[in-house]
Amino acid sequence: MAERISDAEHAVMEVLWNKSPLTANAVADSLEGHQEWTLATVKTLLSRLLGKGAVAAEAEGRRFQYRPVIARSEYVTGESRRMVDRLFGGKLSPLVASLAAQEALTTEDIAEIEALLRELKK
Amino acid sequence: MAERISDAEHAVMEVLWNKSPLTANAVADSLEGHQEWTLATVKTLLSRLLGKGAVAAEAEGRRFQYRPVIARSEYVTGESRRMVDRLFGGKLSPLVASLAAQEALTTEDIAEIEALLRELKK
DNA sequence: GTGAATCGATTACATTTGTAGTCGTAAATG
DNA sequence: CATTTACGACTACAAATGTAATCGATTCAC
Repeated sequence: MAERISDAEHAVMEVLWNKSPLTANAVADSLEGHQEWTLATVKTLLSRLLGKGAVAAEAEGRRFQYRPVIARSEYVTGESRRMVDRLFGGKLSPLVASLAAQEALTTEDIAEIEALLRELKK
Repeated sequence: MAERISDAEHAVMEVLWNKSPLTANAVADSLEGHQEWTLATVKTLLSRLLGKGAVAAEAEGRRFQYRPVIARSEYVTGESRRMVDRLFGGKLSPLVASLAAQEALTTEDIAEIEALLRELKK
């Protein structure tokens, strides 16, 4: 289980997380502007996601309505865990430090995170 | 440039970031216990990293001494940036929230991050 | 109802990745 | 010096990935 979702597949998942169920066509349409893929490509990606058990399809007449099986939060959690483990030995503070070093943190970000942490301490 | 470094290649980079320059053999030895790769595999990975410009090799007699060209901080920055962009729309606070939700944050982590943020505000 | 449009399924194919074996040569060893 | 050994270079090959075309069946529009 938990087959890895590739980058291209992930883009499709984002569409379905945003709104579902959708037909292959609707998915392709929703991708317009972000990814320039032909309908054929989108269909391939949906098939692969089906094979990986990341989406499910229910027949509606002759076509399918696709919906995500795994939750976005689940995916995101797994991926971020993986990355933090790989790059920062599982510790979050070096990540924060790294992003801070590249000035990726606005004053607002800092405030938000502080608020979050205050909540956590309760 | 900035060719993507694969997972397996990354493991080799970690060795070189830890200590360099090293011969292919020394790299393979350093991997013992973490990754069970044959020497041949390590050599392949080093070649690919050479091709990608991620490491450089200087001949020492008939063999090579490999050293990283890109800094670990640079790599880590790029990767974390990529991930935060992809998964959290570039914002760090949702990442913190996500990790917090899976209880990946110890009290100590929280304290460390708070200290970091205090520093940043100055 | 017959041709056109539309589906999912199947097939295609280059590139990247994981994992390694082989080969020609140079160096070390006896 | 002859032989074993140790290198890097080249080759191998399956799986995953990115990107798509084609095909057989069905349904929709005339």
